[in-house]
Amino acid sequence: MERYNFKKIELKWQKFWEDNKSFKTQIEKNKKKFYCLEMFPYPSGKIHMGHVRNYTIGDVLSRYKALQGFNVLHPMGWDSFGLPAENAARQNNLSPKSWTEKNISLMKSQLKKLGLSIDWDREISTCSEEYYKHQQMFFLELYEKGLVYRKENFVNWDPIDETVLANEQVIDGKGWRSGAVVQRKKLNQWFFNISKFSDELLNGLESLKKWPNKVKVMQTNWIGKSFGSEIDFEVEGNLPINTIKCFTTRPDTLFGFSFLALSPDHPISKHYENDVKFQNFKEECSKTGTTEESLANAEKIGFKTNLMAINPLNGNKVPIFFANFVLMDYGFGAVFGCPAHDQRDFEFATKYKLPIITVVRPEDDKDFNVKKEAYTGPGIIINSEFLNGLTAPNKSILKTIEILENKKIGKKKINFRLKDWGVSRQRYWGCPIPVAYNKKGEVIPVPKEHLPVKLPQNINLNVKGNPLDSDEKWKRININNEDCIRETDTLDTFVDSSWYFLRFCSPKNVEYGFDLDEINYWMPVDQYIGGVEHAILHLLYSRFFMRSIGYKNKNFKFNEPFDGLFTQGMVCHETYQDENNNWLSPDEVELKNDYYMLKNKPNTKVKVGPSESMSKSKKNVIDPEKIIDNYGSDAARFFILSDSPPEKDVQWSEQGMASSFRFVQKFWTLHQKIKEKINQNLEDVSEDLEIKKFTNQTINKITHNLENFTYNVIIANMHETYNFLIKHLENKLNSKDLLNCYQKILILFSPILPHQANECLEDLGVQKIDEWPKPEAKYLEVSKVDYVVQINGKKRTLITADKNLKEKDMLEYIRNDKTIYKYLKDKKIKKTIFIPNKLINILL
RNA sequence: GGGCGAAUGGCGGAACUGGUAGACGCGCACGACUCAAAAUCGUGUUUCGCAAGAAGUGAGAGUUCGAUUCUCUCUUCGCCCA
Repeated sequence: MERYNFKKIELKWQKFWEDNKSFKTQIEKNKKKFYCLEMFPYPSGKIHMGHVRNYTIGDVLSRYKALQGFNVLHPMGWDSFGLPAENAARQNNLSPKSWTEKNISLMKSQLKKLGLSIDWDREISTCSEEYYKHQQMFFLELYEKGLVYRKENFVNWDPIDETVLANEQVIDGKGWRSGAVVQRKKLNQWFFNISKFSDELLNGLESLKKWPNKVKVMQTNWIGKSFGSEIDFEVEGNLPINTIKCFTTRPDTLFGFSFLALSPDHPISKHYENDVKFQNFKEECSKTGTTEESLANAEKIGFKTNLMAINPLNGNKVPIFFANFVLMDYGFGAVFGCPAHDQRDFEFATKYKLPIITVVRPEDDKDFNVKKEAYTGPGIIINSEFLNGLTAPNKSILKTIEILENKKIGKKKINFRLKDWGVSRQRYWGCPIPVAYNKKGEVIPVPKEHLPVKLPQNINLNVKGNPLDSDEKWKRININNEDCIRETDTLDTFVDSSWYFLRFCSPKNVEYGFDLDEINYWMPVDQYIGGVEHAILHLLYSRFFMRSIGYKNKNFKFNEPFDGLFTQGMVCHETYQDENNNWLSPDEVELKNDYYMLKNKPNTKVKVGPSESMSKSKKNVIDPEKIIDNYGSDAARFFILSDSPPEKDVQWSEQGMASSFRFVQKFWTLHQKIKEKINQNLEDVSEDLEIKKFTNQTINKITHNLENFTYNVIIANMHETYNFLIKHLENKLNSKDLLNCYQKILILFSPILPHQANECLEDLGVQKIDEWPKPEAKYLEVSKVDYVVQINGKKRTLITADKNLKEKDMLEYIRNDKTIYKYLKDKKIKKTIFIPNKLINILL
């Protein structure tokens, strides 16, 4: 018998799908649609195992939905702007464009080898002029609607990459890519007014029933809605300042007020511009970075002013400081310090020897006094005159706000952590921002008919900072007979991915980014699949972008882009190091007598580290292309789904891969045997109830597991099916029943093993798979049931008996059972618990 | 420090609304084929015990006739936020 030639057969089907445009989709109004989208890849060079997992999961779902009769949109594109292209181009003396295009063509061929059911006619690439032209149009529309603005702002500045970093690109106070200590720098930046939608973005989460809860929790925290009060503090001192405005979530601790802390960038700081000591202090602060995390971890330092703030409730005067832990863009850049009940304030007060007044005590501790750390728990208000005795925090906060409002020195206030989205990037390889500035420095939008603002092609990348800024020729532009200078910043690449799912609905539309009829049919995305690392930003930005397009636009009715979300886990592999702690790739080591050894130095042991997410830096990567070449894409798909539930991390294992390959091989052998049986044409044999029951149960199981994303269990179901069939073939079989059931089984297998299932079906004379099998109720019924028999709650035996047996008959049955008899003799039955068709528990 | 989640054989993991714990796979052991090996196929495999049987889902309690599943406390790990 010939072995399964996966190379030939997989190529054959891939060619068939391509030639026949099997996955080309268009609007069919009489059919229910299903939009299945996986997060599109960055074209970094070649695909990695994470892509294989992501796209296999999506492909299984797409193929299943298509067989269920849905009109499936399953597109693919490229998130192709971004810094790596610029860096690679610099290193290899290429243009970012040609580097990117080369990568795309390689990765596309690799994805095709996976046998994905993608409509490649809809392929898009964000770095193409046809794509970013529309993005520039959106930018101008948002500008007209007042959702885009320009302001000078402090940014996280990466001194090595010479670029601005988003907060999330700063890790431990360092640039995520360069590792340089991040600085604070003031720059003119473009902002999207995402905070305008804070409440909507928060409330919208409730409607997302098919999103993982943890992602919704993360977004909720990120938006960070907090309730509190703003307070105007009167100021005494030698400066012309009357009041300072603060936001606090704990106005009820006002009697614990012992200092007021201002951001070093607070407007008041301008009075200290000539103070050398203050300037030194500010310099020191700028080293801290701007993330909340770095601020929290940094040592608290302050600069004491000679101003005093007056506590509006008791008239006490407290010193005013500038402090490094106060951010200008949260609240009003001013914090009222209550050291007894805020750990940060506590640290600050301890350092500068400020009073620590306890104003909340735990309910059960009457003599409570804050000593070593701040108390932030609930309790009773003390030492606070007219607030004493109130329950903190809920009642006391409301009461305090009421008092402040009556005195007109403060009011109720909702505050959000979510800040506006800074989209300016000082880079070449991104979408140009379509504006310019005239000689007066005014913003002049590029007229829409001049779009796209194209990136210049031959550009010198070997300059510090943004290459566009050095291109004097490109920068100059004349708009309405006025000489202008172009904006040289480009857009954050998160903008590119904030609307690409709309573009897939109308990838070729030249007039506009999408066509309304088409998005009305396809949107929202029914199932979005990708890594959890995008749980906050990409998803939040996309949700914002939908709202901003729909803002003041009655024709656009979508708020939420993604109806269902699935976040898959990572692909992991053991890590290896040699004696000098150099990382080794799995190719360089081999297993010998339970030890990993170096391949080229056979007697050198290798240090085996924990399994971690595959990464180039630790060299623990497996190249998907090699796997596909060695085992075929069906086997690769089978394995990547087999070992763990898709939402959890999966361990790559060579043995597991080999086992999946074996499955494909032995299934082919099984297929030959089945075909032989079918060709025997035994129809006079009685009806094969056993295979019909098994097949129908399997239809139920696999369908259920597809719906629940428990794809690893489907792999187990497929093994079970194989095990059943190989045993069952030993019987004399009814050919008709066998053929019928086996065809259904092949369809069940086809989302996971598309090449092999199609090949086997074709071999049986089936031209086209048309429909997902439905279980027939009559074959799911059983006449006999296994009953569990328990004595005092302990399982003692199993009894196979008629279905729907009555308790009385069951007891009769049991008394005659050998195993149970010895427990029952001489004993009196106190009570029995009988669960029909399941179990009987006898209490003695 | 806060939030969310997880913990099941040597390993990855199954177990629908509380009702047979360990499906399926890996590994391992034994056997068949072979001069031999690889490949392939078969049998077995939670632990202890020759067996009958007993114990057993991170630890401890609770609810229940019955808990991997529900409640509480704790431990460890992961992720997110700080």
